[in-house]
Amino acid sequence: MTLLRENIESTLGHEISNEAYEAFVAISFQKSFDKKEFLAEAGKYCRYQFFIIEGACYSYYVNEKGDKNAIQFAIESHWITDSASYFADKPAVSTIETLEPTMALLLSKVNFDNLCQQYPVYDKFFRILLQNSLAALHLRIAKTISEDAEHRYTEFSKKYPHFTQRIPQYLIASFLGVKPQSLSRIRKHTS
Amino acid sequence: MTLLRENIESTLGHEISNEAYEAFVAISFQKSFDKKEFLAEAGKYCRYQFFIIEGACYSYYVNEKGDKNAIQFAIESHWITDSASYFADKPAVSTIETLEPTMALLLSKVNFDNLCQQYPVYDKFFRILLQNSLAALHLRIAKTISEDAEHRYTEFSKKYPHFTQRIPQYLIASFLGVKPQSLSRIRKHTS
DNA sequence: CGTCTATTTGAATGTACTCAAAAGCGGTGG
DNA sequence: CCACCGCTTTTGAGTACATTCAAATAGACG
Repeated sequence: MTLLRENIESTLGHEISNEAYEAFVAISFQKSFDKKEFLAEAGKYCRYQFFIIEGACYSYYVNEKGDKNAIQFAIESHWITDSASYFADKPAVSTIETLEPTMALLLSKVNFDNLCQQYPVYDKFFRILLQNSLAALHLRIAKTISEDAEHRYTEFSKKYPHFTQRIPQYLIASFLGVKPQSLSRIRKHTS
Repeated sequence: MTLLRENIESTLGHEISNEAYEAFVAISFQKSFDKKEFLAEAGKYCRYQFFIIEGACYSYYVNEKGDKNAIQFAIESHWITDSASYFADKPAVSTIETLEPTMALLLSKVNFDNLCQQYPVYDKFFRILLQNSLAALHLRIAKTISEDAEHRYTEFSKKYPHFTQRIPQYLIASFLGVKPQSLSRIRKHTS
């Protein structure tokens, strides 16, 4: 499980003690999921934060019309959860579904709280994760608003080449805020 | 300054001790700004987190084309900062500008860190603020992507009637991801 | 009152959408 | 191994919504 340690240390920008690392491992556990399984479901409580060890998943919102809107993708070494549910102990607003058979590390809220209390370095770590998400979302909003679909796609595929390969095109379309037909035309036009 | 205390307690969902509250007041300070002053500027370091006591301001990103894109509005009892800069000690990516003469409470990063260390309740408080922002942005992304401009405007003005009154229409347009002309037509059509 | 900025209106254009259907791809069972 | 089925992607044609460019009003401020 060196993947987790690498993730923590590169996020923090420095190494962590073996003790702190072992404490994390001790209170989290692995679980494997089939393709198309749910890690979280809108309306239900999302009890865990997930660190993807292998595989891929995505979170989405369903609106009144029934459209699924992709919010986030997560592959190896990414964290994902429904933060509204996990942190605030309310029903989830998003659904998280695997795209492939997936192995994840699960961290419950109680264990998360204990961990942060015992090792303040994790307070910092998870705050950085939150801040990074926030900053990324700010940028994404700005670009969704101000750039056209072609620009957004070009930037997306440059920034996340591995996503472009593994994730169905209609989900990338949804993430970018266009219809699958439109993304197909954009790709034809671009290449 | 009971406004701050109300904000903290309603965010936390419970009261805080006088001691904790006084500690906050002791390490923060008030500052007044004219209309059109900057609280933060893209490229410069944003040293403070701002709690708006009176007035209004907004944050925006400027893209390569020079377009300003409104990201967030803040009036009385709202918090605002460039989180990428403030938390991660990097140059700001957004600019924060007052829309009116504004009085704000300023909290520096060092004092913030000390405060959280001494009173863990503030760790929780600021984490909740971050989580709320994150959840709101997720929803905003989903709606920007899936709803048409009229729907977005109707929802915005229902959710933030006070914003609709105090904030110039072209900034609301920018926030919603449409041009001012389009918002004008939407309003005519809606009313 | 005059100037500057914000808002509204008009007409033409364009980007992305809808509806519809065909082609491509992957997996399953005969 | 091939045929079939379901799902994804592509393509076509017509449409709708928001944009652009341009100009006229309306408001705010000194």
